[in-house]
Amino acid sequence: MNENSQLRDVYDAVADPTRRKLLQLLADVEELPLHELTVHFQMGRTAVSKHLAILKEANLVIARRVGRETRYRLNATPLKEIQDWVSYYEGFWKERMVKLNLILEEKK
Amino acid sequence: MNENSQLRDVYDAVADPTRRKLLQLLADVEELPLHELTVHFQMGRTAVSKHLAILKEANLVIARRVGRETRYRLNATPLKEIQDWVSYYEGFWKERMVKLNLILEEKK
DNA sequence: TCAATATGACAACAAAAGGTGTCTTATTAC
DNA sequence: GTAATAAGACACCTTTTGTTGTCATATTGA
Repeated sequence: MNENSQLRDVYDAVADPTRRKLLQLLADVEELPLHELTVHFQMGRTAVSKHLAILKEANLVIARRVGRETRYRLNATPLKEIQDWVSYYEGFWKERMVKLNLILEEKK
Repeated sequence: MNENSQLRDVYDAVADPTRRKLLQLLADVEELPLHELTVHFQMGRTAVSKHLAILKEANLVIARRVGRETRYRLNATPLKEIQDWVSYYEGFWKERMVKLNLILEEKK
């Protein structure tokens, strides 16, 4: 299994607010062990660990064992897929705003 | 309830491949009734209808009753939230590619 | 060596998601 | 008016999620 293979859909991994918060925390601090990440949530360690496992399956985090702790770091690369996908729809909402502006112009 | 209120998280609505395909179909054709959308899937009408209900809760589609059919159209606007979110991480994967290129350069 | 710490591996469970099928109602075509 | 069509409303079922709790294991500090 190479680095690019994803066991889990990126969209799915990112759908949960807890997991998005985890990515945010790792974006801020570069590398953090499980117990330090857990502090930022109300849920227990096991739950956070499972969320991290899902992020790992989607290749969004990289886990590295250091002594008795497992340190997690962000790997943002798979998010590019989401950006590419959402960019396709960019035209649609911009088009909508243009139409809205035209209506507002006519009201004057 | 105004147009901007979302009963459902956009990330969640978009996590399912069936729902992403629905958005794609509606991007192509502007307006489609349930039974025509159903044709493109293996699952039954009820299942597709449920997915559309979820998209509606996230404000990603607008439903409009015309005679005996309900026509759905795309509303891409809520996707902007995802684009804003993912753009924050753009720097991270680009940075990663720069590092990778440096390593490849050194190998020469 | 021994206690404290960090985590993995499970088992268990409630709630939500994804799907099916059936029945009913509204609309249209003939 | 009657048959066919489109869809909503439910009931029901299976699988996946999200969470907790417990037990076992590896690592570290004193």
